[in-house]
Amino acid sequence: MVSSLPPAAVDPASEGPAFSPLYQQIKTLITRSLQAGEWRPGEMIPSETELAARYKVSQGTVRKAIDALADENLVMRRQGKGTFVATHTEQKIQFRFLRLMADDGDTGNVTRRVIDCRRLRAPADVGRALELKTGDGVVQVRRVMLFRSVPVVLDDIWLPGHLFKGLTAERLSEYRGPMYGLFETEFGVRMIRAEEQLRAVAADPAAAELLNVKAGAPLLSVERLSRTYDDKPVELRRGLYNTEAHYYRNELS
Amino acid sequence: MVSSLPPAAVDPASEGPAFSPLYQQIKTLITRSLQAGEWRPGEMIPSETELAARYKVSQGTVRKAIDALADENLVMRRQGKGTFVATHTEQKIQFRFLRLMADDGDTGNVTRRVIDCRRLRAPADVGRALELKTGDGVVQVRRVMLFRSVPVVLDDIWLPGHLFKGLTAERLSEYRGPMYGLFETEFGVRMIRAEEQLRAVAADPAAAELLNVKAGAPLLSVERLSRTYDDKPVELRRGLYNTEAHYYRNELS
DNA sequence: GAGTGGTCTAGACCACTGA
DNA sequence: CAGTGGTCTAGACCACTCG
Repeated sequence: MVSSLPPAAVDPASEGPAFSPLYQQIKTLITRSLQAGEWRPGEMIPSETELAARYKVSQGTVRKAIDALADENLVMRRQGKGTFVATHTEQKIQFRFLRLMADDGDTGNVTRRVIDCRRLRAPADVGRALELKTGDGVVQVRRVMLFRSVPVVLDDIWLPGHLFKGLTAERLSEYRGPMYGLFETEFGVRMIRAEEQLRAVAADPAAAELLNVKAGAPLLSVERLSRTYDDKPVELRRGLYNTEAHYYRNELS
Repeated sequence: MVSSLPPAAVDPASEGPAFSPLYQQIKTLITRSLQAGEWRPGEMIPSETELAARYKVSQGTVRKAIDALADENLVMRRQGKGTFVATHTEQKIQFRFLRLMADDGDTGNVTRRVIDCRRLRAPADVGRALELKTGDGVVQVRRVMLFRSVPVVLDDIWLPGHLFKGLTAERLSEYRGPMYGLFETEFGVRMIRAEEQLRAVAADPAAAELLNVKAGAPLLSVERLSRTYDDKPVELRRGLYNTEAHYYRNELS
């Protein structure tokens, strides 16, 4: 009756994975290389056969690992060409993080205007969200996004100071394109995923003036916490969206 | 120089798939069976080996088809048990369509109160969204959702009349659990995916009274168009969310 | 122990890209 | 044309569930 049970030496009721498939381990290794910058954003990573040889596994196992990375938008596959490190400087990746659409469907020119950029000690709630130690410095940016020259979004952004040493209002203003592109190329910080909390709020006087609405007008508040590869938070953002002629689009499936 | 080109008999510059992998075709066949009700929600579908035999393909090809269906939440895989048709009557599937969270994380009791349920000709905008012919009938439902007995969501719902013949306020009130569960078990209509448009709006007097807020208070407006298997729209819903103590949660990746 | 989904392999071939 | 990712197969074995 009593059979030998060598693999179950630990408490079987305890939590824990106790088994990690090979392709998961390969995925972790590739993610580490991405994080370490072995391949830069936009660059091609080694072919599946190369990686299979490097890790001493079959091509199919590497394939499954890369499939998972592609699902998470860490890399992009292009048949016939190769697999490429995802980059925020690509046009087609824009609406992954900015879900605002114009009522008429027009995706006309987007411009950004920096209102303020300063360094300060992290306020308590910001420090908590960014998992900083009390007293750590942050960079605070306030900026407006304009669609066809009309202000629609007012963003307050907090960034860990130690990751964004040379960031100034000038650097931000000079840069054309999405802010995450600047973060990626200039500071090596890549936003991978984020959680957003949406609410309807009344415009305070300052926001009302910047967005050209009446004080008390309803605005969509979007609080976003962005994370990088290892799930460490690297940005807290509070946006106020004027949704009179735009809407936040979401797909449920 | 001139080689034979039998497979490219059509204009090569024209759009079109011109190639559909086997697993895609299998996926389509399985989806048809789901739509036809060959397996009911919650039931187990045939095993991978059975389906492979039925369709005369390898088990790996069936596997890839089912993987895609699982990604789209049409079926749920459970190792050691089988693959099951997704159902809205499961507790863990709730927050896929209701993204509202309480600030304190409490997911306490949710109750629903039907305010009104009537049949009428589809208003122009509703008919257009639901892709109905002018003059077609719709069922309109107005209801409130309460979290811990506090009204938080006011929903106006429009449904194609011909799909919901016996639907009355009584049927709605009697049913415990999410409305989509009732639609699925009583009317055979299954919501598969949806698009939502979010805005901040000011509460009108009627909504303000039902949600127990002041007129003009900011509310989150959520307009949802739900679709079934063949992407045909089957529900239009306009929700007003009081986000004073709740927020709409979204994940970006 | 039988049945299910999950992993891993090795190999063949197809579709796409670009030189 | 060579090189890439994409598909398909067949078979072996593993992990999980349940009677």
